[in-house]
Amino acid sequence: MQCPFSSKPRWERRKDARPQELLAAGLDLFVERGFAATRLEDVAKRAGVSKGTLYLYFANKEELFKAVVRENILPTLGAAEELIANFEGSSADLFRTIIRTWWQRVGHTKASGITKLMVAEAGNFPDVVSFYHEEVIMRSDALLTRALARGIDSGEFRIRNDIHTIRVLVAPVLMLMLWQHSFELCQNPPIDPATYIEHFIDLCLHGMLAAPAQAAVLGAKAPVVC
Amino acid sequence: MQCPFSSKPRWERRKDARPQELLAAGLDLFVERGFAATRLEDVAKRAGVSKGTLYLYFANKEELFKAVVRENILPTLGAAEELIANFEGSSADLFRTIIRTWWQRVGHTKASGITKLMVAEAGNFPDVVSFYHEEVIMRSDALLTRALARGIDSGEFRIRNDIHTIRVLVAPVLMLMLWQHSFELCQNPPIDPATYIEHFIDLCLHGMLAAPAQAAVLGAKAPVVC
Amino acid sequence: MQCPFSSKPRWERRKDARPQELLAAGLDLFVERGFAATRLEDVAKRAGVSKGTLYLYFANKEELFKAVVRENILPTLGAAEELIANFEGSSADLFRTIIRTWWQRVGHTKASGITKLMVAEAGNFPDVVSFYHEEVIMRSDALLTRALARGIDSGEFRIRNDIHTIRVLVAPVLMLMLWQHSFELCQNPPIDPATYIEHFIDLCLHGMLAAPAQAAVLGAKAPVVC
Amino acid sequence: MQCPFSSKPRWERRKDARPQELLAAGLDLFVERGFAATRLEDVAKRAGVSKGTLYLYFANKEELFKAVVRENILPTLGAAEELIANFEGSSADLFRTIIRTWWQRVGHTKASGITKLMVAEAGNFPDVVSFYHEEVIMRSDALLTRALARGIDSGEFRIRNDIHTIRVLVAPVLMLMLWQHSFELCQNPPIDPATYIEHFIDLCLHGMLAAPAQAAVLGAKAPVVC
DNA sequence: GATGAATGAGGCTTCATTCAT
DNA sequence: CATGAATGAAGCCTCATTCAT
Repeated sequence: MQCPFSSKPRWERRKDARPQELLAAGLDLFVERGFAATRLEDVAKRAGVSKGTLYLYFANKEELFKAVVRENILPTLGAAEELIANFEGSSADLFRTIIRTWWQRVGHTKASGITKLMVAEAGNFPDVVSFYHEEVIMRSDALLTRALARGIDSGEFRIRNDIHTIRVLVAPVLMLMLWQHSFELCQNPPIDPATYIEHFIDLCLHGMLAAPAQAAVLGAKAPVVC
Repeated sequence: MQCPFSSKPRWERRKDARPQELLAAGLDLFVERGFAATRLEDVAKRAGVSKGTLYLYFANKEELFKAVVRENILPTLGAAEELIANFEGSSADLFRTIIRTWWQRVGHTKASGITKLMVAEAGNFPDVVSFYHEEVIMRSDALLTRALARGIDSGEFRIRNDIHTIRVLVAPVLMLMLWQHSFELCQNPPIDPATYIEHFIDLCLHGMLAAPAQAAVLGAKAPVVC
Repeated sequence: MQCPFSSKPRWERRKDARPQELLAAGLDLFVERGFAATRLEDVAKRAGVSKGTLYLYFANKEELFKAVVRENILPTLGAAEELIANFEGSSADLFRTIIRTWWQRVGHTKASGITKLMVAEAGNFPDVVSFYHEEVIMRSDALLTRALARGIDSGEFRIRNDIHTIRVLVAPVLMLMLWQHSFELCQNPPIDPATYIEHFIDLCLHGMLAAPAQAAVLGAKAPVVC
Repeated sequence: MQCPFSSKPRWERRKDARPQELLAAGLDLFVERGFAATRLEDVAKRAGVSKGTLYLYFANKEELFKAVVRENILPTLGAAEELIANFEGSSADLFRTIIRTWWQRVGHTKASGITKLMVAEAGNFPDVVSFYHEEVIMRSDALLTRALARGIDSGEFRIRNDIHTIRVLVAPVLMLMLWQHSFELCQNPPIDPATYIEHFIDLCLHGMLAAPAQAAVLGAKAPVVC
């Protein structure tokens, strides 16, 4: 029996906050377990509501999934695009800044899980993945292409500006996000993201070779390609 | 060595090809759809047998999954370990050879899908992922660490031998496998793996900077770290 | 008279129109879709109120249903009973008048849908149907029985006064109501109720047979029965 | 614990018999309760199988419903059509024969419940009802129209051959089927179908009026219409 | 062994009902 | 009073697993 003057209501009316709470819960669980293995009851429970409440805000599981993706990829790239447009300084510094900023703003956050989700569900949600591809990957490609072009034009960068190079440069960034949501769970010792980022920047800018070997190549005109 | 996540591998190799066909079908579908979204009836159909037959060879869905993983990670690393031990030539050439060979033997094959599977199912099968981590990731880490050490000791490589560097170096390789089984499905234009590989090798060995900027840094003793 | 299937009619008539609007909306939807397929939210929406308001007037879905039935069967038969008691003229005219008046007052109105509802829900609400049976069917049986008796006593009618005859006579009337709420929805060409009514009256009064054949039978004393 | 030599299997393989059993169970319950109020678990239980088995034979609830309807309206009319084509004898006898035969073959059987189902679900399954309308109602209309024409051409029938007359003639037949599955459940005394049928035939053929009144009308040329 | 019919637990979804606002 | 957000029981449907043939 309920104590009559302990007025904890059985539920509260929070129409405005619910969708965000559900999206946050959905993000967590979809990232952790994937789409099919996530039970809506668990999402609801984590958001602190009942199963039925979820359906007041999202038509079905798939719509929740799409909303989770949409909600977490939008705020990403505007800042970086602006950064490139206005940056003054060396292109090496621009590269460092892009990567570090990206880590602060995206890689570091829960939104990074979306990357894992896209990899994991590519086969099941081709249209969602296409959307992500256009909104995120193609835009970052374009963004990095511009940054590289800047360095090449100024004579700072030797590298060829090519989609394959872009993808190689993006790979460690993506993998760092994927690690956080996969192998990191069972890893010893864990990766320190900041150190990883700095080693990545150093490697990309200077390469692995020491001065003498480097000199031989860098004297040559064109980088070796297939 | 006993697989740590298979409590009792009820499945035994048989002279006939059935289990192999089931494993191949399972690999295809698990990689494409993930564990939960894969229906055993589809696996059986693709292997050309009935649903019931599958249970003659595998105790249940999870055992099939584990067998698929086990079957596709074992033959990977022995050759590479031998390669390093016996390689004669520059460490840059060793690096090139390791990467190119890896692509031929693993990245190029269907087994590459296992990587996607491990990323996707890390949250649902931590023990399987741990096994994969130990058998594949830690062994490749060790392998690359030895290759780097060889180049550093000989004065060829300037880079610090550190787990974070290793992970950065491995990332483009892993991402290439992941691309094949995710975004590649909806991509235009597609990545050419061979070009990607060569650009990756070039970037890692020489870095992005042109000769003058490079010289300034390479003259310094230690690479910059966080 | 107390309705036997409403244990306690929680609903009270109010000065404002709310309950009537809800009853009207309920009638429409219950008739169109049946009890189980009717959503209370739709009833409320059609009545222009919210879901919660419905519960201020009716204890639950079943009580609304019963109220809808009750509300639409009561005003039916009083007039007809009076008509018979006071009618002066031939019994054939009485019959015509009963049928035509019934069509104007009942068959023509939305209340006719209740008949469909009773047929459709007989298995789910036996007590409601029993109530309808007593209040409507048995009273019309009695009413028609009196009208027939009048004609038989006066020598106008040859027909035997029997419950089966009554039911046969009532059938076209009931079916006309049912058509309006079922097959009429998909019919081409539609039935014209007035024509239907007149043909029905003509057929009942005179039968199908032409004069010669008719004479042979009508000369005989008793109508043929099974 | 199960007695080891009492070899009652937990289930039997009866691929051929299942659909019919499920259709029969579905007919019973859909007729009794309507579409929405029928639970598939109950259908399965009545057919002696489990819930899942139902889905081996019917894609979903709606398909089962449609199959039930289809299965129970097909065998109806062929025989009657043939009867009319070949009948030798008076048209009054033909009429009697049609009605009596119809009762034996259709009205008497469980298939008669389909009529109730069509009335009840007309609003929810317009396409199914259209199908029923075309396959059953329009064909019976045509059939009766031919039978009436025969009698009119021979001078036996006085009645006008008109769709409204047809519908009036069909109504008692349809209502008899509807009674069986609705009010009959709560009725006292029950209707005897055979008596009902004979009274119906008598009424239609001869009408209600006794000889003198009859004569007045039957001498006139045209029957009275609206 | 091989098959695929049969099972039934479990998840998605609906909606009658409640209750905080 | 009125609202409509929130609840949760109940029903549809799927599919891993079993087992009669």
